[in-house]
Formats: sequence, structure tokens, C-alpha cells
Amino acid sequence: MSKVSARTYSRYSLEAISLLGNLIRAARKERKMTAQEVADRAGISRGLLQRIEKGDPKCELGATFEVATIVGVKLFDAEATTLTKHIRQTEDKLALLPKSVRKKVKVADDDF
Amino acid sequence: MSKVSARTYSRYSLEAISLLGNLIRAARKERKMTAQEVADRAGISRGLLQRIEKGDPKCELGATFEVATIVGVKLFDAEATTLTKHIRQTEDKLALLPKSVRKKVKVADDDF
DNA sequence: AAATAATGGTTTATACATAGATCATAAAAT
DNA sequence: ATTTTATGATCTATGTATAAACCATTATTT
Repeated sequence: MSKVSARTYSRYSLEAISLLGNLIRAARKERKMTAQEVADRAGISRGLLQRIEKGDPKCELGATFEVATIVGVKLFDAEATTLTKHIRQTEDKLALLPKSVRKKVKVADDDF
Repeated sequence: MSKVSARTYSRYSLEAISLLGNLIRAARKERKMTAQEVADRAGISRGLLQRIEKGDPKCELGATFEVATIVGVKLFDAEATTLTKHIRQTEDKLALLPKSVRKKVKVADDDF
């Protein structure tokens, strides 16, 4: 008597996660590291690494990024500065908005 | 009597996660959505969304990517095809390698 | 070919993330 | 100014991800 309402994920999310897992495994193989080696260096179990490479959505974000870093898969790397800049711009923009143009703009786009 | 060996994360991983959280919050604000709205659509609690935006490494990978997707933060988006191609290339390359040039190449780089 | 190592898949116990409720403060709307 | 809404934070119970130990199979070495 359990199983109340398993979480759902959009196709896009699942694909992105799966892609990340594939990238990690490919990078690990490329560097000729065993699953055990990477797991040890990441401080996680080999089983968890398997699930990460397999694209299981229910893994720790931190463990996943850590593994990615170890095998050399840079997440935002090159774009990091650009992205940070983008955030700052966005926040500035928001700060400049009149405080009441908000709400009821209706988002209206479920673009996936 | 607990706290045995808390997991550790590299500076890079933490920064990447934090950056992702910031991107998500900025995108949510930009789209003028409340934390509750996004949480509902992602099927998670508002508290979890708070932690995701805050850059907490111990969140579900799936929940995080789902939220990112909802607010319009594309993870690999444009590069997806390129990356997929890259993976295939990598795997092909590995497949072509003589079966014994492996091991003892010594990784020797902790580049972070 | 035999032996060794790596992977994929189990299972079990336990630590811990999560949902949900509550409260305080801040922000926005009226 | 008042009211409403959003956010940030804290607490508790419970489901569940994780580590660890297995085993079976597949690669890789010798």
C-alpha cells in the first residue's frame, strides 16, 4: 500500500538528463577511467555512478555535477561569464521596471 | 551521534549549481511567475524550489531540470545535436581503438 | 585458453531529502 | 494605510535515494 503519485518529467528534461549521462560515460571512457575510479574520486558508490550515466532523474544534483567535473564535462564552462552577465542584465532590467506593470500578463506559452 | 562523513563538492561544481539556480530564479522573475506557480507546475514543493534556486547540491536532478525547463532555461538546447554528434564520434573512436592500448596511461590531471 | 578485471543488476539497512504545515517578514495591490 | 500576496525560514513525518555487499555476465589481460 504505497505508490501515491510518482513524479513526472517532461520529455525535454528526461532527454537533457539522458544526454548528460551519455556525455559523462563517453568522457569517462575517453579518459580510460573505470567506473570505480570515478566513483571513488567523486565520493559516491559505483551504483550511483551507473544510475547517473544511465540518466536516472532521481540522483543528487551535486553528485551528478561532481562526476561531470571529474571526467571533464564542463557544464557552463565557456558560457559561464556570458550567462552571469545575462543574469545581471535580467536583474537590472527587472529593477528598472515600474513596480506595477506586473501580474496578469498571462504567460501563455508552454513551449515544449 | 551521527554525521559520519558529509559529502564534499568541488568549487567548480558548487559554482555551476549556484549559477544554474540563479539562472532559474532570474528566468522565473523575468516571466513573472511566482514560486508557487512554478513549484505546482513542476509537481514539487515551494520549499524545494527555494533550495534549487539557492543552489543546494542535494536536490533531485530531475526536479531541477524540470524547473529549468518550465522557466525556459535550456540546458543543452542549441548544442544538443552537436553534443550528440560528439558522443557518437567519441564512441566510434573508442570502438576503433586497438583493444589493448588501454590502462596504465595514467590520468595525471586534476584540472580544477 | 585461463585468469583477472569491469560492468550491470540485485538486495537490504539507514541516512536524509521531500512535502506540507506554520509563522514572520517583505512586497505588491487596492 | 490597509489588505492581500509572495517570499524566506523552520519543524516533523515519511518515502526513498544511497552505500555496501552481493552475483552474473562481459570484457580485458596474460
